[in-house]
Amino acid sequence: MTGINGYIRMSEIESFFKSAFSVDNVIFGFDGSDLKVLLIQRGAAPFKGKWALPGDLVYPNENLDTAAERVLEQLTGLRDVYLEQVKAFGAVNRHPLGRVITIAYYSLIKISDFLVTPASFAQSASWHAVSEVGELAFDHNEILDTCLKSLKRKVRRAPVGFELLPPKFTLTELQQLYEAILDDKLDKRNFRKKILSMNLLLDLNELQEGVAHRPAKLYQFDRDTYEAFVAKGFSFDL
Amino acid sequence: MTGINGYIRMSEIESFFKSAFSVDNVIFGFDGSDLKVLLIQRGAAPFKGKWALPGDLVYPNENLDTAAERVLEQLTGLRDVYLEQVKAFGAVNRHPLGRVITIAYYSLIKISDFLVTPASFAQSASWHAVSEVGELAFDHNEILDTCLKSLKRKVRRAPVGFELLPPKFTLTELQQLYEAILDDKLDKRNFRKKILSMNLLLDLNELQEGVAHRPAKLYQFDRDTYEAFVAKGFSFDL
DNA sequence: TCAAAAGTGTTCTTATTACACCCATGG
DNA sequence: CCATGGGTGTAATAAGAACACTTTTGA
Repeated sequence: MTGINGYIRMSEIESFFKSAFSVDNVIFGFDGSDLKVLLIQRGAAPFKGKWALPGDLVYPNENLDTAAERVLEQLTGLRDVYLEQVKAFGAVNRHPLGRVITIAYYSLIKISDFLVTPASFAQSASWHAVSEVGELAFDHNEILDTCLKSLKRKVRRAPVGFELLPPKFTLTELQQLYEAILDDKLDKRNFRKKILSMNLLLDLNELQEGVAHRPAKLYQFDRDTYEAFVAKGFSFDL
Repeated sequence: MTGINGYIRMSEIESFFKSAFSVDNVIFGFDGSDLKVLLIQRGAAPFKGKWALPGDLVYPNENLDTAAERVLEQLTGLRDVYLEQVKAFGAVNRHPLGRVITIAYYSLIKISDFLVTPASFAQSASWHAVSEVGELAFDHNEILDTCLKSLKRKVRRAPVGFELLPPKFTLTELQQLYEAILDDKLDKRNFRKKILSMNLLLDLNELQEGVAHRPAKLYQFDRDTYEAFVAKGFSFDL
């Protein structure tokens, strides 16, 4: 066996290094009823004019996670956001200009925090309901599908849904979020019983304002308590 | 934003392409009592003499999965083996000779199928209990840990454990396999009740031979039935 | 006849499901 | 006073956990 883990013939080196790697970031948001994904409209070939996932080549001295964070920040202005690596996509012909493997990530952001930035404006970034995404550039439909499946698994086993909600939310909003992600209806009483029984929600003793019906109580995710529970062996399961 | 997804300045191209990617394969086996991993002793710098995960650079016209299969086959002679991509590792300085990101896989093989091949002999390949692996080359300890965690999750939610057992096995062997992977004791009666209630095991009406005690019944995993159940919405859970 | 592992059921506790009505508010 | 969504409990069922003795075989 040859390889950089062992040693390679000089003639092989050139072709081994004619390759590059990128990150692509599936940025999820929730608008109160639909799970959305932030797409950009490509301004250059290949796939000019097509919708695509935001992504970029990884700089030579840049870690993969850092590259994914950079893509996100350039597009949205946001930092310190929930980010999860999902999978490497490396089919030989996935990129028309050369051998480029891409590391797929997803991010969860509070959609209200997103304001159109110069970078995103220039790229016509916009939110699309995940159920209504059409044909994307490259293998980005496959990447989106994989990330969505990964999110569906994750959201039931870790309290990551809260990353998509404002700091203060109602139980109905939380339920609608789960219904949008899991693409399934949940029973209101059972959902509330279960989520409240975990003792991870702080009752803020505040009410919704400006709604034309009985206002709902506002809650906050109690991360400190969650971490204390985890340290004692608790594992989130919904 | 620049990048191959958009366009890049010529001066950037060279440095972007001074990079390579590899696959590393955590090959798991089960010897009846311990979960084992197949390691090679490095014959060349860097880390000469150290134990490492088998891996290699990905060829320019080779898919990632294909590269992982190739590494496995060169070492063990085995094909059509259970293989799962886990994560990309890409810390800037993870490889002393340049920027190399690696895509980590794990494979599950029947340890009895493994015979020392010329390639594995030349590399001093050998099995190590996962609980007794020392310091490995590169970031391979981190990769091994991540793959082991991934396997622990997977083995409870999909019938992949059978990949590590011979075609005919006893319930005690199956239980010992789960105990080795999960690093936990399981209740014999509850384990049997649960696994048999799934109706995925075919009772072969054969008994163990050559044991100095009451011989156990032999079972076989019934993949066809499993796939039929999955098509009807069943999901394995142990 | 002994050693060693195989095989087998019941009870208790906990989690999950299904389900329908009254309440508080703004317009 | 009406429309809208908020909020609440119980009973039935299913799943999980704890637990100990008898059986079969080879040596």
